[in-house]
Amino acid sequence: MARVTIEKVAERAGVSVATVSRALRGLPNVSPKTREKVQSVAAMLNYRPDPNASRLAAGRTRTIAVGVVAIPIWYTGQVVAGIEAVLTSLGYDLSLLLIADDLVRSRALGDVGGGVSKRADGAIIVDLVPTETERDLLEEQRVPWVMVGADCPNIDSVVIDNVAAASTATRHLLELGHTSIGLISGGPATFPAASPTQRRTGFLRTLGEAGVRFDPSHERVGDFSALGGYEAMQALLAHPRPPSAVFAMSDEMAMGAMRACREAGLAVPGDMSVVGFDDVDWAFAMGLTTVRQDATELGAIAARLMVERLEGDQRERQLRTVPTELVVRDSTDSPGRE
Amino acid sequence: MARVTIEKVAERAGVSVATVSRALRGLPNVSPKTREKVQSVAAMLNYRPDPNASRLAAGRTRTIAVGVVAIPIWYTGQVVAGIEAVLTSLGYDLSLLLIADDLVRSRALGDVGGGVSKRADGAIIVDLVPTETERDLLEEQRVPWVMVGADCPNIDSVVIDNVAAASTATRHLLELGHTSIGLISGGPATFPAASPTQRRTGFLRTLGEAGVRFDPSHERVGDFSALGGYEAMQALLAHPRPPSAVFAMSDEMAMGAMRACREAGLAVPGDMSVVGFDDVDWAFAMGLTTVRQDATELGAIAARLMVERLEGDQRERQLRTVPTELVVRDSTDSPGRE
DNA sequence: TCCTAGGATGAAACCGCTTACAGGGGACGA
DNA sequence: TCGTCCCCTGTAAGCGGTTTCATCCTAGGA
Repeated sequence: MARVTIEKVAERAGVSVATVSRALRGLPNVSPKTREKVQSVAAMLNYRPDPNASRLAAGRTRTIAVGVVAIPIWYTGQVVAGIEAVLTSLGYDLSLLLIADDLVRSRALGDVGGGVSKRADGAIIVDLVPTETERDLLEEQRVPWVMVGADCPNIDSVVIDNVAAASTATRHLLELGHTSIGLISGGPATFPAASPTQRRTGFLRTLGEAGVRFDPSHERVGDFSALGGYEAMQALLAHPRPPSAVFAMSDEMAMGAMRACREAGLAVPGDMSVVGFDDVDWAFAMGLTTVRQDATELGAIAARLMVERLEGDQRERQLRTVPTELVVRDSTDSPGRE
Repeated sequence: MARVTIEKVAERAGVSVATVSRALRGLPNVSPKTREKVQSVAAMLNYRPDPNASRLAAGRTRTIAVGVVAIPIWYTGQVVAGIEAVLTSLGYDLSLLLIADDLVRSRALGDVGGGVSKRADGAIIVDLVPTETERDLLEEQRVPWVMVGADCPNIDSVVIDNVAAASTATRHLLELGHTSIGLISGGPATFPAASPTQRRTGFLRTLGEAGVRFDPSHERVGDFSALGGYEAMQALLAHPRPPSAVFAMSDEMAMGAMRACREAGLAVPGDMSVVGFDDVDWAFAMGLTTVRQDATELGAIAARLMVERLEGDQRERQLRTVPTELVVRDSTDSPGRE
């Protein structure tokens, strides 16, 4: 089946290509009768404008680039799903870019935008904090950027209040009576994200406010994976005076941590309380106490923000905060209670 | 910074645009000296060809559409990651499409291909079995299609041997001495995927071969989520004569199932053995016995296959099978052994 | 009845690159 | 030294839309 071009439609409708273009895109200065005629002919011929041609001519791609650090993480998948749903419903395409190394990183931040290479009208970056240099690069390109999961100066950002969320989790442990609390953190990630730092801040600050001293050797990094959390907890258990509770910065790490406890013969929450972060789909199945964040919503908001910008929104830079919520299940209890 | 076009490069290099185009794309019939000159000028000017212009002119997009049923599932994320890695390294873009409903489905199968709307040079479909009609639609469009996770007649497919894999898992339970084995299956998914059916076949066949009778009321569907598995197991436990082991078609479901057991006061594997499927990142942390499949590899192979097709591979339709492996941990044991 | 303003339409330039096709020049054989 | 062939290069015609600008037509005002 040969391709249907705008010319064929024009011919069949008895008008010029310019009119077809206008009629089909809902532009003004087309008589209702003509528009209707054109539309019906286009429908009959099953005409679909060639996106490349319109992109070239109009200079717009109707594509949003989405850069993520790693898809297989539950949180990231949720964010992308949220973005995709909104974008698709609004007629935009989504171009996915996994940022796996510095090369890709610079490509993502430097190239993908419409300014340098016209692949996309804008870019949504998930959980990546651009360096100073990179930020300049972003500004230089004349396309909108939206950050998810990191509050980036001068750039639209949609985040959760990580400090407050971590604080809530920590307070929960304090209220249960824990005074020796470990931290399974997320760094040093290859790409410094803001959230681990902030969660750490919230954690430490809350301990400080409660007058509880934090032993720095009670912190271990776990790279956000189950295995990382597992090893981190093993290290904590090998500590001469292990904590009675831990705050893990992700549910995956919390899960690994719980495993390590079980292997060491410790009961959760009897001998060790564990709090996670995210509330992944299957957190309930572990009975994990955690901080819930609506990752899908984060993505959806980012996508909407992006489209608003593309359609001319000139407001000052936006910062949207999505609420979080402590979900208490049965991985936490008072210390020493068997 | 004004956009650098091929014309500017040509001018600066003192050659024609045609020569620039040829030189930069590594085409023959360009003298080494000229090529070098052009390349250095292009680099100096930081020239990046406008993808839309080349797409329009060349009729190729260097973009692959990827249609997935749901990203947040671990397996899907892995597959996409595998695809992305290969595509990016080969200079292709990846356009992501979540197939959430029938509307999107028809759009994905009908529109995305280059034939009807030139968005992509080809499409990789993950875990979706096209209907007869849809298959015709695919053939009609003159672009390559690759299916992942479903062996689709006449279309390149990359799969695992689900029958054999399920059979292995089942045999494992049989060898432990179980004679009453439940099944937590994955249907009726909104979109019938091949794998649940095949896993079911492998399961039933193996029981049959061992002369073990399967009680149909020992099968429950769990929609591939932890919650689904949880509820399915609850139903099984409410059975007048519950099985002593279950085979769950995904680790997420297995996890939910284990939770249900624990809540019912049953020990795993003491009172109930559980086998999962996938070997997700965190399966080890549950001590879950499961069937490992390399989802990333599935995606990578599919991407390579796609690129080969795009670059002229004319072989008959390809079917690639990725091996699976039973991973025995501690969620399975002989029945009745406390 | 004549003039004018403004909406509807068409012609054509253009977006930036690819690619036939034609031409030009140097190397090599005679 | 001349002719031939081949390699290299340039010219120009698209690719399929968008958009500017000129033109046409018609309704409303004088």
